[in-house]
Amino acid sequence: MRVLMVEDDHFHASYLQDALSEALPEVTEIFHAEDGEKGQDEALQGRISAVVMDLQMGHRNGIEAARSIWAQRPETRILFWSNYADEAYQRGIADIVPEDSAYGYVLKTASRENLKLALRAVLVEGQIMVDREILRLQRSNAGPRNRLDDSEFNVLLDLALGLQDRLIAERRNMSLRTVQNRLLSLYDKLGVDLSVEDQIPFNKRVRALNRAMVTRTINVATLEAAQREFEEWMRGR
Amino acid sequence: MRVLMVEDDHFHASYLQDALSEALPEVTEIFHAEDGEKGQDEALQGRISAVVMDLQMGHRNGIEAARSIWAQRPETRILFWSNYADEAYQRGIADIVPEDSAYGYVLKTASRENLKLALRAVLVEGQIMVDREILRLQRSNAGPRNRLDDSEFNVLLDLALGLQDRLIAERRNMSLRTVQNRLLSLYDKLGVDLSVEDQIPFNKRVRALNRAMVTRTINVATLEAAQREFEEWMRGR
DNA sequence: ACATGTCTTGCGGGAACCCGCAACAAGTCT
DNA sequence: AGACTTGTTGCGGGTTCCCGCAAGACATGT
Repeated sequence: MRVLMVEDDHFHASYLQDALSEALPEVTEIFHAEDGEKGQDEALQGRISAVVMDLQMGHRNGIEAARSIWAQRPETRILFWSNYADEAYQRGIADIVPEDSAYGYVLKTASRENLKLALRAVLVEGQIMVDREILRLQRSNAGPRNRLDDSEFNVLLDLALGLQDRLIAERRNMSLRTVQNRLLSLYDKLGVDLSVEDQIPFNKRVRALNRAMVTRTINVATLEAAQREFEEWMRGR
Repeated sequence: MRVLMVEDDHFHASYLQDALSEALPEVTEIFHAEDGEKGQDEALQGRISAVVMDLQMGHRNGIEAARSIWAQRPETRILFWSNYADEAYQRGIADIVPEDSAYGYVLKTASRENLKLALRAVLVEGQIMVDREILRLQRSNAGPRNRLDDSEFNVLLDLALGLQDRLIAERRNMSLRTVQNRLLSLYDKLGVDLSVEDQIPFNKRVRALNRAMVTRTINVATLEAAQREFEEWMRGR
């Protein structure tokens, strides 16, 4: 069994390597790439069936690399291994994981035992495994019914890029008024108004982006990805 | 000489400990705190004269901890040791470093030799030392004359919180029109307009926040800090 | 079939925003 | 001192945004 580690932090990489060889005796070779770009090349070139992938890396982040890998070899098993439990990452992963693919998501703060367990479950057994911490955090943000559905999330991305209502409507094939309705529910779910008890008049659009970032609903990587998608859409218009 | 490491990542901490004892034989004791809160307590309680401080930590980040430490003991020498070269951090540090204090800023990607050099220069010699990489990045963003002055930066923070022009004017003691002038130059310097060649109509406010985040002029920690300051200002109004 | 709930869409108006124009103050250069 | 740059402020108007209201579309339940 050939396993690829994609991890730009040197210390984490060597720790991971130790854990890998301890937990999975069936591993015959361990490869190491230090950014997303090299990682995806290596995974597609070499006959790699299992990958452990860091999420935040300089050149190309883990989600983008994973998408490319899965696009060509959806049977690849990928364990994401990350510092943070941002909803943005969890949502990004959910967007790209193919039907029936094995994957997992573990935090770097997890215990060694936990990591080894996840390595075995995902890379060897082909299970799906998401760290409890991540699910917990995800729910705590999503209090009563605060979870954004896909349609709202898309509008949030467009808003975050700075698009105007008119353009969002065109891009998402909605009427102007519908876009504004989505924005209203966004403002509601992100808690735009209920900040300070006094009724401070906020600029709702900016405040929405602020809240989305602070609650880790989206992050900078999300913004950059959304920008690229938007530019592509603009070309074919 | 008593040195305190404030670092929540276990691997980085042990690497740092090694580098410390290699580079500084005059160190008699090394303490270790794993978040900003504990770090600042320890620095103020124990007779600590030198600190190595991580920037992004869970409970209280490095800048806040450093501010508290310097507020009581400005002679403390602090070397910041961080993953990223965000302008937001560099600016945050510049805001809090007292007159004549020794400090430094090194990236975790720096070589071991470089780290040891910085440890010696800052903690022992009391020099000021900033990683070349950080200065380089700072300039590349600041192309022709893109650097924000303090006044513009403050308005950016208020904008980022979602405040309206009127409130910003009140808070910063400017007329409404002056605030709008600041915003104009902000839009200019952040490159709000020159995105895609076509003249896409953007919502400038949101776009400004987007650009500020993507260029690492501000980050989420900045937003959270600004929010706290704003709430405090609101109370005494 | 009828009621009820959710979603979409148009209309319209008040508020906020963007920004050109111009007057004025303060500091700089020659 | 006089010319010039830079920053502040008011005014006014065009645009965008926020959102209440109400009418229609569709689904679900009784």
